[in-house]
Amino acid sequence: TTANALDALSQEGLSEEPVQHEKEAVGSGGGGTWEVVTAGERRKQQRRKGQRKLLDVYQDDNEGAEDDDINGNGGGGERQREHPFIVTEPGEVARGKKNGLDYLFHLYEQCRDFLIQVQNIAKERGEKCPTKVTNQVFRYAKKAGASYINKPKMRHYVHCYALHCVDEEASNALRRAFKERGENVGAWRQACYKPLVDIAARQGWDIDAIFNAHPRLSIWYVPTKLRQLCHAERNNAAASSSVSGEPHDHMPFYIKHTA
Amino acid sequence: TTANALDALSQEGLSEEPVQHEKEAVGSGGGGTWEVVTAGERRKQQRRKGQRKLLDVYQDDNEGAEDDDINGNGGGGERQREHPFIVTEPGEVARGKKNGLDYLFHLYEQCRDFLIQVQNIAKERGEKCPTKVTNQVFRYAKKAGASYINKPKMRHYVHCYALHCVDEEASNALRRAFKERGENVGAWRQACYKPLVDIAARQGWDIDAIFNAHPRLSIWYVPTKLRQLCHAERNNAAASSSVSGEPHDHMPFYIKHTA
DNA sequence: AGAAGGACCAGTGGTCCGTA
DNA sequence: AGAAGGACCAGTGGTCCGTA
Repeated sequence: TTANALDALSQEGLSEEPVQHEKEAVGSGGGGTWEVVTAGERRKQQRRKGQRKLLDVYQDDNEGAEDDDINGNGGGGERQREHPFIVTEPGEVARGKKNGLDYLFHLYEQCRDFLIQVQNIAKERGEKCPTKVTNQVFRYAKKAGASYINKPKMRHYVHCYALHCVDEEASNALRRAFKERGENVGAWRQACYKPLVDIAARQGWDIDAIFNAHPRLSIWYVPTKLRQLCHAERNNAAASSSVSGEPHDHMPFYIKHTA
Repeated sequence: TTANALDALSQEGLSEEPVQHEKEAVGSGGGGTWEVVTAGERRKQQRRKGQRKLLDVYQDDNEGAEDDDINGNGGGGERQREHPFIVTEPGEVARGKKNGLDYLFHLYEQCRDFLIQVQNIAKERGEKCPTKVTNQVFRYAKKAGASYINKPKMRHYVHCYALHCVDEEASNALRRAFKERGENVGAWRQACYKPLVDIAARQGWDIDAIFNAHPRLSIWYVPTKLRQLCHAERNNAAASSSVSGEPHDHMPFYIKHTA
């Protein structure tokens, strides 16, 4: 089980080489590309289906590269899924077949790196450039060998990462509290919503603005449920304040959440 | 055919009422919506399929409203498609069964109005808010009675509208020139690319930045072909300047386009 | 022939639910 | 039971091509 402690940090070194292939073989002849590309329109570019097959996702078809023992499981072909997360304090490395929350947040940073690479390649090629972590980025990450990154997982914990970005103190306090109480990851995850909604309340309920204002957070879609919670609480607050007879009040003496 | 002159402007009056229904019936009980919405998660919200049917697209099902004779064809059920566009000068109204270019550009403004309405409704409901003219907006426009607006048409002429936004003088001059020469709409449309690429060249080839900098243009996706042309020309320019022995030069004495 | 737009399609955002 | 993630699905961006 000592190998597993390392496991949690083994991804740190995973530097997915700065892919920058296929420089589009800059326009050859002196004829000026203007007419060339323009003329291309009528010519029904290569009959829809059998095209260049975009499936490369910005990676030369590095089939069966298997280039690194990413899971750190000694290549035994044993481990199928990532170890489950447990609630850890900041700085704490998970023991046993578990991963800690620093590692979870580290995955978000890795995704950001992958996005930046995808963006650079897109710019180089003059293609449209994603501003968010999209399917394309997940596919790129997978091809780059980061098979432990997947969309459902990352989307599941986005709001936890959001709290970590927006109010690290609060996030750390919550982690310590939930670890102490021996709560499981699901409970901690649930608990991450409320502080975020409270922050939104103080900022005009605009959760999109909160995400966009933070450079590392702005690349993530606002999770549906967080959006709904903010909306519901906004309506709730509005109803409360109008009941008190002072609409658009600052709701000073009204206790809102009862649990 | 005199009715057709009016026809071209008949849409002007089409004010699609500021839809703002269904205020979400603000949270009733004093129990606080917090627990309510949070609890909703486990409960597998209403079994996927038979849900609220999002098909309303922000419109109460105003079936068979038919509320106005939008096409101006006297309700004879004759006209199936919009009249084709012809190249007109600024201010000129198309005659015969034709539509002019002022009308074309007017359609882009209408789409913008529809987008703003969709955005307002989304904000009201706390749903994610589109920043571009999406399928949802086209659907909304159709439901609002603007059946003459459709995606293929709007996407087809986006770059023409872009030139009109970004350099109206150049756009007007081009229209006059092509009208004088008796060119058809397709030829005019093709000709709109070049001035835009030239503008992009002066602004570091960043066509996205050019679109985003203009409030009325920023809501439109950059057309694929315009993006490709900018990219191709950038490479071409880079190749030229490196041939001249001075990479990253300002390419002063080099004639680029030969037609 | 030139042009308008219904309708299709590959790949998206979103997350359920069979799996371990 | 709690949790990870393959895989599905409704609705998207994009535009072809049968239509008039």
